[in-house]
Amino acid sequence: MSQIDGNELRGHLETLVLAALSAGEAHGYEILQRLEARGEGVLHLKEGSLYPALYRLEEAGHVRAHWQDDAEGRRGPRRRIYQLTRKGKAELARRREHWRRFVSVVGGIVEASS
Amino acid sequence: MSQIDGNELRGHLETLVLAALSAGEAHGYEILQRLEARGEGVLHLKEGSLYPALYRLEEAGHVRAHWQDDAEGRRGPRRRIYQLTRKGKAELARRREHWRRFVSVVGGIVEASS
DNA sequence: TGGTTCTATTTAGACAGACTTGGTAGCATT
DNA sequence: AATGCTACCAAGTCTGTCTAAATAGAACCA
Repeated sequence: MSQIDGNELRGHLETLVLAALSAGEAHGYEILQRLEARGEGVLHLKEGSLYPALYRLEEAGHVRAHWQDDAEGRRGPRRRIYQLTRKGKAELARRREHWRRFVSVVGGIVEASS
Repeated sequence: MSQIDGNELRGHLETLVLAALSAGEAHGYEILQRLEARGEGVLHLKEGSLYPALYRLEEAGHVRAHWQDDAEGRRGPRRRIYQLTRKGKAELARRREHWRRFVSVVGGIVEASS
């Protein structure tokens, strides 16, 4: 089954990350797993793409991050927990609209009289 | 109205070009116009993107090109006419399938419980 | 005659963003 | 002690779309 190539994700990856976070806060690795789980076996993001995307989203004020307080509970690598800000939720709504237009326009051409 | 950015087109532009040519042979500029016409005002390809894409498609054997025979008819800049090869038609079919999967997977995540 | 606009192709270089690679580090399993 | 899984990060590569400019014929206007 043909995989979804990184090029095709360009300009959509941040939208995917925002959508993943709309299900609730998560740390980076968990976002990766959420997307992988919903990726129907053809979507495989890499850390090298995700973390820069998270930094961009954080800088833009769309997500907020904090180090997990591991006073009690798990022992393991430290985690940074990301969550949508109000601004990020609005951004996700805009991006959903934009996604629909993208699909409508490109899809309209690709599927024309096929 | 928000435009479709070049980044989002990455990995899809060649598919658009193949789809445009499935309506019949055309020269570069005409492909641009076809896509512009179907772009609902938000899709604007540039020559600097189209011609390299055409060269890639030609090299891959998906399109065939020839200089227009202007023995009679129009006088103006010379044109290169592009048409789908049999291989290109098969490629378009594959890419349509791939497009549907892409929309299904990414759309499924983006639209999840929205 | 020159100026502008539209058609049409070509190429050089800039750029953004997803990628690969490799590193750190803790814990669990073998 | 070695491997594998979790978890994060940095540096550099790649690629394809973009900007921008050059070239050039034809049509139109003044």
